[in-house]
Parts: sequence; structure tokens; C-alpha cells
Amino acid sequence: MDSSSWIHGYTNANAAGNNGFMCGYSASCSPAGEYYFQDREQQQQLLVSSQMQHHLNQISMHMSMDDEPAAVYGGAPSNGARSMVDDLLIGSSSAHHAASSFPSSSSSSSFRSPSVSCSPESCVAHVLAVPAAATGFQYPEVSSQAPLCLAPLLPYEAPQHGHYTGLPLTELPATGGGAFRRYARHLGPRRPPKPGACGQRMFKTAMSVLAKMNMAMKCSRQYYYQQAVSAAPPAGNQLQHMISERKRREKLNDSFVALKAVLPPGSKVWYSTRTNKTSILIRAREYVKSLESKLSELEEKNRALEAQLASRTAVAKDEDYETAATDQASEKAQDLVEIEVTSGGAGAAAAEAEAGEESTETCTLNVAVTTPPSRAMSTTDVVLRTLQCLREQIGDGASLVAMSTSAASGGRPPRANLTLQLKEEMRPKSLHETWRRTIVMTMAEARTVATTASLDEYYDRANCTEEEEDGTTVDDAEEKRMTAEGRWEDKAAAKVVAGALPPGPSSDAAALALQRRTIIITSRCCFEEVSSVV
Amino acid sequence: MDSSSWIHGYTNANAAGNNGFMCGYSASCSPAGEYYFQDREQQQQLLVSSQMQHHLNQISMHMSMDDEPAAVYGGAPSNGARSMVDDLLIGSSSAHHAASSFPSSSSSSSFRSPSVSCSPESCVAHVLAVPAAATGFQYPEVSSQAPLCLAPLLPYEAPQHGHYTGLPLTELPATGGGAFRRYARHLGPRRPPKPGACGQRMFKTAMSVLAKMNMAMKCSRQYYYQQAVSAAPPAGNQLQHMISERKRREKLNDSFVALKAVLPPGSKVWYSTRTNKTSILIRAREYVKSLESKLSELEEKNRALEAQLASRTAVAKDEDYETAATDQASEKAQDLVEIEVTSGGAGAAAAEAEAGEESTETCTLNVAVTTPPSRAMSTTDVVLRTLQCLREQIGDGASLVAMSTSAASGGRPPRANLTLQLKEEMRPKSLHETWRRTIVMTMAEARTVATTASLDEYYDRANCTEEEEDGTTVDDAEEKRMTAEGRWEDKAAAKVVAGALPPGPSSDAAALALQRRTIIITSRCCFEEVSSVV
DNA sequence: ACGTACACGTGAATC
DNA sequence: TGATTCACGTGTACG
Repeated sequence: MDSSSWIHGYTNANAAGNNGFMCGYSASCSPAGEYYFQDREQQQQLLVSSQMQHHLNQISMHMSMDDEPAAVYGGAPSNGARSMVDDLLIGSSSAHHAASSFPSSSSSSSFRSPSVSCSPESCVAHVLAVPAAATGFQYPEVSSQAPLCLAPLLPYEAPQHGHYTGLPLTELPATGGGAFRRYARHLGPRRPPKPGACGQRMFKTAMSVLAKMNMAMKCSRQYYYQQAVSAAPPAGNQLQHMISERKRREKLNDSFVALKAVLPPGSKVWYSTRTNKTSILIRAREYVKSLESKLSELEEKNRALEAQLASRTAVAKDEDYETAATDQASEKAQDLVEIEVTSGGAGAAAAEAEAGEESTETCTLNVAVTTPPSRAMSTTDVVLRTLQCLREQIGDGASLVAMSTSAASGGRPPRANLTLQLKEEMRPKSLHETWRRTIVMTMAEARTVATTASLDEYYDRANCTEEEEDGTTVDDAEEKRMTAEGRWEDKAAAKVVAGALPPGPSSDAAALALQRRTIIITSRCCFEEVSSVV
Repeated sequence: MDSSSWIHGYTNANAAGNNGFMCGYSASCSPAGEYYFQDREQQQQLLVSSQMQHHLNQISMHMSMDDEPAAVYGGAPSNGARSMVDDLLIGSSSAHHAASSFPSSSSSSSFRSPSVSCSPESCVAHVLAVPAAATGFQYPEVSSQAPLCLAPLLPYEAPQHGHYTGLPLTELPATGGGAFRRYARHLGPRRPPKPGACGQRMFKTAMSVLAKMNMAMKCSRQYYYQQAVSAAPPAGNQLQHMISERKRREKLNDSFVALKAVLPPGSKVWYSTRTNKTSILIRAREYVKSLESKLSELEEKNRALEAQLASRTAVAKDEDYETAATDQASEKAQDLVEIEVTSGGAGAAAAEAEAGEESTETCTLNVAVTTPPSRAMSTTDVVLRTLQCLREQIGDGASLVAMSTSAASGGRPPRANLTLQLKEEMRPKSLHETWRRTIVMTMAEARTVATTASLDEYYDRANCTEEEEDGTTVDDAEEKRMTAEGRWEDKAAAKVVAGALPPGPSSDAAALALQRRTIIITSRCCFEEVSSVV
């Protein structure tokens, strides 16, 4: 084992590597004289740190190629320092000892480089043919024949796969917007200057280049004659495969951005620079579902409107309420607004302190729009409707203290927090009763207007809870769900059509429910008449 | 260069390989005696063709490991044939010559195998530490110590990443439906019987196993002592990375199928067994666009229907408006609400940052009730009415972000702060125009209902500003005062009765007024009908 | 045999 | 620094 041995292990680490010298793409073999590196912009040689150049020189010297170092990596001067290679050799003077430690570090000692290689057409077709040739490395005494040996490989750069075989990349502008434009970033300097940060990469690059050179040399030396014909077809297949895969990836990514373009810009998917494909998929699904639900809802509304219009022409205006009520009842499952009532929360303490130490309690309503954010159901509408419902049903018992809303973000619907100040007779315990009383009252009133199945159903339940009103407070211990519907022009106030949940066990959930109860309010906002004014 | 040389190149081909021995997953190191191969079902050794076994034996003999061939690959008999290896060696008797031809064939000579390796916990952590150790290959005379050397690696199989570290795969059922279920297919026989087709894969598998073994041996031999501690953390990172990547892929694929589930089953996406992710994306985009177009179309139809319906009802209730409007006009001097519009305030910055860096601006409205706090004009009512006015006059151009109210204290009337987020077309500059336009429109409408002195006065001023609407933006530089009145039941929208201030000098106050303008809105809230319900 | 599609592990970049 | 995402080349399966 001589010094060529570790270079050899070296080269092998690249040879079978994932992104090794086999199929790289960025720094292509220029047809001109600067082999492997083109002098476009201030290319790699400007980014190669002095340390890297040491290694390059070291390696090239090991490869006996230092007679033409300038031609190898773009004219960088060879200064003969051997710091890192020597560092790799310390601890053991055995050659393969040092070699064995090379790829062990995941971040700095892996010599693969996806960004530098021959053009695939040339290097893959020929270097791939003899990928493990370096394992033997029987001829370390390589001279400047290397460029000469690469010369016959260059004709393979001719594109043969449509515009995707701009892979030689000498034809691709660095900022080209066409296919495979993503690969153009490997052409220029890897980053804006940022000196000293690309040393490892440059090292890998250099190693890859040198390994490739070594390959090519061996190829041209003595084994080229026999492997060029036998192994060329599989190499071409590999190349084709790689190109196809690139094409496929590009198509997939384009589809991703195309899909993202049609999604509503309501989420942080759009605000982040990175695309996060999973979020795109999830949001696309949500959006599709929301669109479908909205569409069905609108379809139903449309159908009801048409029916209403048809009936309007026939009979008098007495049926207006009837149809309007039934129209609403049919939509009560949609436009759900979930209102969570939390009494005496931590956030309410500040508001209460600001309002003075009265004997009133604060009650926070967390209003979350469960319907997808749409034009007809914006946060303003929901807040407006909620306030109206509160005003209608509680009256002066509660007064608004503070409010905050958060726009829809991250797929979550917009939220609104209302902090109310309840009057003495409106403590949370009695608030619930107030709700129920309001419901019953409006029920009684609504019954005079329209009677539907759901109304009757609720009335049965309301009667059921009414008998609890006498002594027990069981109803406070359970969550109640109610639906309130109303129209602006409907002076008969909200018509509660859905009933409360059946009373559960009264003792266990009592403490919890005293602090938090959830009420579902179906709030249909009819702003059409108002909006038409603007 | 002896015979170990090409095995050595061999091993390197796997060592730096993509799916090499480093992080494979399917055939895990069983804690029992059969190292690398578990005897679940009719595992690999039953699928290993005789030819493959030849190669295995050949290689194992080269590795001087044929003293325990049964233990290595599951008890398959060693028959000593060397067909393929010898085939690889024909044409040249040089060892590295043959080695160099190995990975050149794309379909049959690549020795990577994603499906066979140690369990990641064991092999990655320790084999990765010395990946290129085989390059030296100083000790080809390996004996049955190999299994012994792997024994200490097995404790690393303990899962440490939730259920995803079922990677040892001895815990994963082959048909499990949970996470990473995809990897379970590598456990069983690679295919349903299909004899003779999996020879290449088996060969790769065997090569990978042998390379791994070689690694492990070398690891345990002499280099283990020095690399185990220094390179163990990167190995753990590598494993973590691999697991994270698997998790990410799984999530992405789940999102794909979830998205596919909501797509209409009308296309070939559903008929093909393969998923074709690109088609999913494209079809999702098409579906979203079709849904959107359908939705807008239906919305327009709905709007037309409702307009038709409203026009039909309007004729029936004309008298109501007339009487209500005159009733209002007599009270217009009372219940004044002053609304101060401040755009781009400091307090709005936080709210804007929370809502994301959209191109929208925030606009703070300070609503102060100038009337003494009375029962009929509580803060809730004012906020309600103000929101309603905003909704009527701006529509969807503004959405409520935050709000805070302060109760009446110290003789000061109650105040309310509304923070709005304005859409792009609702910048303060155009907001002002919107206000004015709204005023003009509602003015024109209010004139048909009731005519008062203040109305006429405003109208004169409105005409004065109307001519500015054409070209100049002078009106943006001045403060405007307007009063809006409305009733809930008044579908004719708010009637603006107060006029704008006389236009002052346009240049001096321009910068100030661009940031702050005050609008006086007289908001009469008529909650009597609603309140009487409670 | 050929083309397409997917999963995989890994390096690099970003947060 | 650690976690997460993406691009990449490759192996493999399917038509």
C-alpha cells in the first residue's frame, strides 16, 4: 500500500456515491481548454479557499498531475501546502487508515458532490463505464495526458433529448427560466460571496473532479478499449434514466407551483419562502372541500330562492315569512358559528380590572367561524351577527368590554374574542338560564310566525329543560347546543330552531361546565340588501 | 494487489453508495444467531438463486469467510461455482479490471441495495463510523469472528424514535398499516414467487450484506476503537435524518392520497393503480378552478335572483320607509357618534404583523359616543351600529382585526377602538373616496325619502367635492365630516346628512391628513324592537 | 427492451 | 444547533 492507496479509497467513495462524479451536471466539461472548470463569471477557482487549494494540490500531486495544475482547476496557483491531507493522515501513518476516516463524517468528509462533474453525456457515458476502475489504481503516474484523454469524450455533449439535454450547461444561461433551470444555480458561485463557507463543498468538488479525472485517465490509459463498447449502453441507460428523473421532478414541481397558484392566499404557505409541498397538498384538499361545501350551500340557496320567487308570484305576501323561515331552517346546518362561552377566564381579569372593581363578572365569548372564510361570512359579519344576537337575546344584561379578532391563518378559520361584562343578574349561571329563557321566548314568538319540524323538536326539549328550572341546576353542568337564526329584516328576532343536548350526568362535569360551555349558533347574515347600497 | 483488492473496490462501491450498507432497513440484524438475515417466512435465502449463491460463495471465499457460510446467508450450501465472478474477470486477469466493470451496468452490476442492511441503529451508528475502512482492507483473512463482532452492535436496535423506529423491523408486521408500512414490503419475499427474476437483486443484496460484514469486521478489528467515539454522533444524526426523511415522505404521500380522495373520480387518476402524483396535482388544480368558476357563476345567479326578489318585495313595503325616514330626520341632531379614522398607527403594526405581511394596511377607527351613556345607546349598540355602517359602506374592503372598548368613567363618554384591516383597493386614499362615494350615493337615495336643511347643505358640498373626483386628489388632503344615520330596518341604508368640511388649503395639511382624518357619523341605533323581545 | 413512476438515502440549505 | 425541507441520483417495479 503506497500513497496511491488512500487516493484510491477516496476515489471509491466518490465512485459509487449517490451524487458522485458519475452523473453530476453543474460544472461541465468545457469543450475548450479549461478542462472541468469553465471560467464563467468568477467561478469556482475564486471560491476555492487556500486550504482547499492545498488539498487540491496535494491530491493532484499524489496523482502526479501537478505538472498541469493550472489547467486542472482554473489556474489557481499550486502552493504545495498539505495541511488537511496531512491532518487526515495523522493519528496513523497507515495510508488506508486515513482513508477509512474520510467519509465517516457526515458533514465535512463526504466527497460526493452533486454539483460538479463532467457533462452527463460525456462523463456518464464513459466514466460510468469504468466506475470502480480506481479501486485498483494501478497507474498513479498520470501526466498531463488527462485533458487529452478527455477530448474524445466531448462529442458526447451533443444534446439528444430535446431541450432537456442542455445539460452540458454551457448552453444554459445561469438565470435561464426554461426547463432544468433549477440546475443552473450550480453553475454560478454557490452563494453570494460568503467567503470561507464553501470550503468543504469546494473540497468535495475538487475531489470529485480529480476523481473523475483519475477515472478518465484510467479510461484512456489502457481499459478504455475494452469497456467503451461493452459498458457504454448501460451507461447511456443510466444517463437517460437520470434525465428522465429530472424531467419528472421538474414536471412535478411545476405542478406543485401551479396548484399553489390557485389556492387562496390565506395561509402562511404563501408567506414562507419555502414552498412546503405537504402544506400545499393539505391546503388544496381543504380548499376543495370548502369550495364544494360552499357550492352545495349556494346551490341549495339558489334552489330555495327560485322556489320562493315562484311562490311569490302566485300568492300574496303572507307566505313570505313562511318561506323565509323554512328557507332558513333548511340551511341551519351550514354557516355554523361556534361560540364558546368562558366565564371568568384569565384574559378577562385584565379587562375587569380596567373596568373597575364592580360587582359584575366578565364573560369571554370565543367566536370561531367554522365556515370557510368567504365573502359572505367574513369576520366582520360574524362579529356583527354575534353582537346582534347577544343584543337580541341578552339585551342590556351584557355589555361589550373588549374584542379581538385574528384573521384566518394556517388553515384555521378566523377567530374573534368578545369580552363581555355581565350585569349582576347575568352571572354565568344565570346567563345560561337567560339563554334558555331567550330561546323559549323567541320560540314562543317564532311559533306564531312559522312552525317547522325542527321548531317543534326544539320546543319539546325546551319543555324538558324547563322543568329543571325549578330547583335543580343540572342544566348548567352540561353543554348545550342551540341554533339561532335570524335575518336582519326579521323583526321577530332570532328563531331558535335547534334544541339542547339531552341532559347528561349532572355531577361529574359540573365544575368544568361552569367555566366553559359551548354554544353553537347558526348565524345567517343577510347583508345582501345592505351591500347593494355601496 | 491480491485478490482482496477487487473485493475491496467492491466494498467501496457499496460503502459510498446511495442505498448501501449504511442505512438500509429491510433485512435487519436479528439479535439471534442468523446475522443479517432473519428467518421470517421463506426469506432471502430461499430466493437466492443458485447463481447468486455462487457469487456469494465466491465472494465469501475471497473474503476468507467461507468457514461459516451457513451463518452468513442463512444456511445456503456453498457449491463453489464461480461463474459470474469469473465472467467478470474474463477479458483481463487483472483484479481491478474486473472490479472496475462492476457498477457500470445499470441493471445488473450495481451493488447497492436499499433493502438489505443492518438495522439502522446498529449498522449506521457503527459502520458509518468507518465507511471507507474497507478501502484499506488490510486484513482479508477474516474468520468466523464476524458474527461475534456484530454482537455488541445489536443493543443499538432499541427503538428511540417512537413507532417510526420500528426500523429493526422485527417488531413491524409485514402487512402493518401504520406508519412506515411501506417499508414492510421489504421484509417478506421481494415478490410473489416469480422465480428467476430476482437474481440480480439477490446478488446485490448478498453483496451488500457481505460488504457490510466486511465493514463490521474491519470495524471490530482494529479501527473500531478510534472511530466509534468520534464519529458516533454524526452517525446518529444520519440515522435521525433518514428517519425524518422517511417520515416526511410518508406525510407527503398521505397528503397525496388525501388530496386524491377529494378529487372527482372522473379521471384516469382513479383508474390506474399507480398514483401518478403529477396527475393528482394537475387534476386538483383543474378541479379547484372549475369549482371556483362554478361558484362565481352560481353566486351571480343568486344575486340576480335575490335582486329580483327584493324588487318584488320593495313595492309592497314602500310606505314603511317613508314614515320611518321622516321619523329619523327629526332626531338627527342627537345621538351623535364621532368616528376618527387613523390609518397606519403604531398600534396597528402589531396587529398587522400578526396577520402576516400582506399588502394590506390597517386603519384604526376611534369611535367615541358623544351622547351621554343611556340605555338606548350603550357601547354595544354603538359598536354594532358602527360595524353595520362599515359593512354597508365599505363592504368587504375592510375586515375587523381588533377592538377594545372602555366604559364611561369620569364623565367621559364610553369609547371604542376598532382596528380594521383594509384590503388592497381600500387604501386610506381610496377609502376616503369610498366614503365620499358612499355618501353621495346614499345622499341621492336619501333625498328621495326625506329632505331636510342639513341634507341640502351636504348635498351642495357633496357636489363641490364631486368635481374633484375627476382628476385631482385634493380632497384626500383635507378632513371631512359626515353624519350617517340609519335604522336597522331601513334597507335603504344609512342616510348621510352632514356634509363635508369646506375644502381648505390642499398643500399644508396634506401629509397630516393622509394619516388621520376624522369622520363624524351620526349613528342612530333603533334597537327598541329587538330589545323588546328579551 | 423501453419508458414511466416511485421510494429511497443522502447532501445541502433553511429556519 | 437541531429540525425540516428539498433536490438529487439511483434502484426497482410496472406497463
